[in-house]
Amino acid sequence: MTTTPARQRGRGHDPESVLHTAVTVFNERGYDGTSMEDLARALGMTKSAIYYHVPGKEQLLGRALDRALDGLFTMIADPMAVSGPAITRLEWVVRRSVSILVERLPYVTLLLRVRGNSATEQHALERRREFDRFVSHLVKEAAAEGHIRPDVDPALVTRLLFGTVNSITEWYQPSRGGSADELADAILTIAFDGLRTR
Amino acid sequence: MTTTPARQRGRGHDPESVLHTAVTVFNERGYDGTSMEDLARALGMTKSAIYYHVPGKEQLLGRALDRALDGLFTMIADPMAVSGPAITRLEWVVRRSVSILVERLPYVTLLLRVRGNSATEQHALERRREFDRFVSHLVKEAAAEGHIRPDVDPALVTRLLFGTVNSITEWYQPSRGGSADELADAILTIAFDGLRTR
DNA sequence: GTGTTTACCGAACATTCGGTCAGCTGACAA
DNA sequence: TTGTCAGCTGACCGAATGTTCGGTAAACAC
Repeated sequence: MTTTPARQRGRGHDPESVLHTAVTVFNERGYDGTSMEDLARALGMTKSAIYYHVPGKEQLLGRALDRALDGLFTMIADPMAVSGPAITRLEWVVRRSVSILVERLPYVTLLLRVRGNSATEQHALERRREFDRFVSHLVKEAAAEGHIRPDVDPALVTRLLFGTVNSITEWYQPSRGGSADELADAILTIAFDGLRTR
Repeated sequence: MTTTPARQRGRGHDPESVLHTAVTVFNERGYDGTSMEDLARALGMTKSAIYYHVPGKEQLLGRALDRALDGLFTMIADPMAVSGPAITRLEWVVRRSVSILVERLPYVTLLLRVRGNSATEQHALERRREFDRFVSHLVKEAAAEGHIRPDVDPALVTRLLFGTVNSITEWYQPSRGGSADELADAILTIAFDGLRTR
């Protein structure tokens, strides 16, 4: 019978592995700075072989961006994100965001660098803005409920808070550095309780 | 006599205005995503005319990156950055960094997106790492002097602190939003004293 | 007026780009 | 043994890339 291993034919390439390698190279050189030649070299195959597995460069980008965005939107649909005191929800969302960022690091990294150069990028940007609006609303609620200092504009707090979270993509390497939980602890400690000894 | 206005001949383009426009477009579309055609359109001249004013695309990038880096290195040579309690110097460096970031926004924005695709980019990356090392050292001193909470790794503090500062480039518009001083106040307040009401 | 310089244009350059396509190959089925 | 087909190759395409070059109109110097 020899049940087909379904993934072991040929040289072992499939749409998934092509996407994975592509995203890695996109993050190294930037999407626009990466040619299909570059991709082929990294994959150990020819340019044209790539087109057997995936429709083209831009779809590769689209799939990667969706993978990042789907994670974020699944998260903010969770009951933990929509009920309870705003400050609790906010802490939970920050913690989960760090997790998702670490779990899907290359995809989120790519997402954060998108500038809207194509329809694909613009669509991703629009979804990202929707996510930002959700978080921004959460911060405003936490401020209204008196759990966040009132002397800093909530919109600014949102930007700086998620600026901090997102900056993780600039340096984090899964091999070195702590776990996602340790990272989230550090960020929540600094952001909510401050750096200064008291 | 008609003393030459020295900058008003032709259509009024010079290396400086070309650089300024170029950096704006680079930030909109990304350096690799910007063609000389795009640049020419934004400048209201032809592609070839650009080469009368500047040697080429990569030198345009190099000059822009130097402008950002020179600002940062001039800053950390200041006496305020090299003597006194580390916590005071750190606060001063953060405040000045925000200023420089705002003053030279497009140049710093470009710098923060560089990935090392060419010798020009690699050189800029190396200078940036040198700046990071300076700040990192400052944070370690402040921790050793007991002015920063000891339960978070200083290297991590550095990254998150400057991740926050640098994230300003993602949204700041000089027209809207507060002044550099107000921004710096908000960042120092949040980072050192925390978001939470107490 | 004559000669020179400044600031530019249009066409062309070699190269690289993303993408296509006919055809080959080796594993497997019948 | 023949046929099928997934998985791939190499040659190639038109378009776009950064850059160069010959030419030129207007402003200036004398």
